[in-house]
Amino acid sequence: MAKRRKVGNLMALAVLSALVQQPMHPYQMASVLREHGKDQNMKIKWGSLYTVVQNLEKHGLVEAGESVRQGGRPERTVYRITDAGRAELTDWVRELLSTPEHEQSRFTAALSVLAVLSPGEAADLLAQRLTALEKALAARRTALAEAAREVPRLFLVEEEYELAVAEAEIGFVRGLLGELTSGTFPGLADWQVFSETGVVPPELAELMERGLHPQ
Amino acid sequence: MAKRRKVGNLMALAVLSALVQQPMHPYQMASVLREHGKDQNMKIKWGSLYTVVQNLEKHGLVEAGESVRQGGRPERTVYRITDAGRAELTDWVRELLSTPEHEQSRFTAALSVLAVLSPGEAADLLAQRLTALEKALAARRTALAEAAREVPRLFLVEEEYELAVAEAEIGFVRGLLGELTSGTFPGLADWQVFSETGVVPPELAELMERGLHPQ
DNA sequence: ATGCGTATACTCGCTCACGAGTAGTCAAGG
DNA sequence: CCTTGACTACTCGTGAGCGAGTATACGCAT
Repeated sequence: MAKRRKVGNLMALAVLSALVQQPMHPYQMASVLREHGKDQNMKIKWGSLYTVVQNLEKHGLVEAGESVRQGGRPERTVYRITDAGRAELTDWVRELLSTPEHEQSRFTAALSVLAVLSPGEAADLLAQRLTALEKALAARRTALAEAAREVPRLFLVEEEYELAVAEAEIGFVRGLLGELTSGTFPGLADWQVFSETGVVPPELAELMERGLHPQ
Repeated sequence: MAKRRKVGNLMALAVLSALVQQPMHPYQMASVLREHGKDQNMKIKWGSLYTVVQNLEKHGLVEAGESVRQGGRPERTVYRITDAGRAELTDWVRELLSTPEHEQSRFTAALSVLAVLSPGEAADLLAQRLTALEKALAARRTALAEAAREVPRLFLVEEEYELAVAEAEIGFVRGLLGELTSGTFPGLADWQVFSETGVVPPELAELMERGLHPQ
């Protein structure tokens, strides 16, 4: 049911999880998250960080402790998590973990308008993607193996998950690309004709009239 | 390098691709998209739709034609795509297709704070997710098979992709769940102790001091 | 005729995310 | 001892995104 969270931004989750370990000021949260490699997946957005912390405070999920001034630096407010914050954190994780939700990826969007390109060009671009994906996967795999020598698995599962998904994407792209280059993709000829001449094959034209209606 | 698009919202891509077929007014775009099953993946947000169309117009990617009034209904402005719009569409698809980009999923976020739960509870929740995922996958598979009897593959690749990714997620969750329930997950005992008593095992405590720093 | 539900076709105003800017501090180099 | 560049620590304005509301029209039953 995905109940509306008081603070919906996923960065709030990261902030809460950082504050569970120890009280901190916002800038330190950023460093801690960065050290955990969270910035790999989720670029740290400064604007959001401070807004999120404020919102968390407004809803009583964190509270400001003493504000320390060290050196001539601007005063830093140290925040700590409240009981309500801890409750929100666990409840939120429970929800995120148990109930899958539909997320729209940019690649999905691209595939859904694939027909605007010619099959040849589509194949070229997919080939580019494939090599990029493979390179990235290899790099992340070695980085993970590296990290695994120090850090327990528990803190690396999210990366394992992402790698699993990345592998699936590679498999899909490779498959599709194979069909395109070998010519076994069904309807490839029609697609080719359409992209060259703009002529829609008759059985398709009929479909478009009444709207192609999956499901 | 993922150049900034004039109109960055992915809904703009859908709008452009709809207008390539024929000129329409915004509400009709929504119906067309819905008929294409685009709303399955991407809920139609009314607020965005009209803003996006306006922005597209502002940047010369679409242009308003005559505004038709039929019956006593509010006047509908019919938009058509411009040459610049067509160029933007293909260029955008090219980019989306060729260059993978890191997207942060909610499940990844959840996994990255998995440690706040006890292993037992994590296993329960993952089991819930697993059944939900399997049910959804089965439904989507039959829906796809159904659609495939009418609609050419070309217009279903995005759904195939999503199913492939969904399968990978299921595989991952099943694997992780298996390790948790069978007790073969490395460090499970430490995790259990920590979740019950809050005591961090010594070799881990040391890590947290200097920051666990993957890569 | 009249009421009611549903489809059409938007509009408005709030919230939230974020990038780019700012301003002080420190360390090192010339 | 002065400059330069990197780091610390935030602030603020902009603008995108969206949900909820609105208003009219049509069809169908009563």
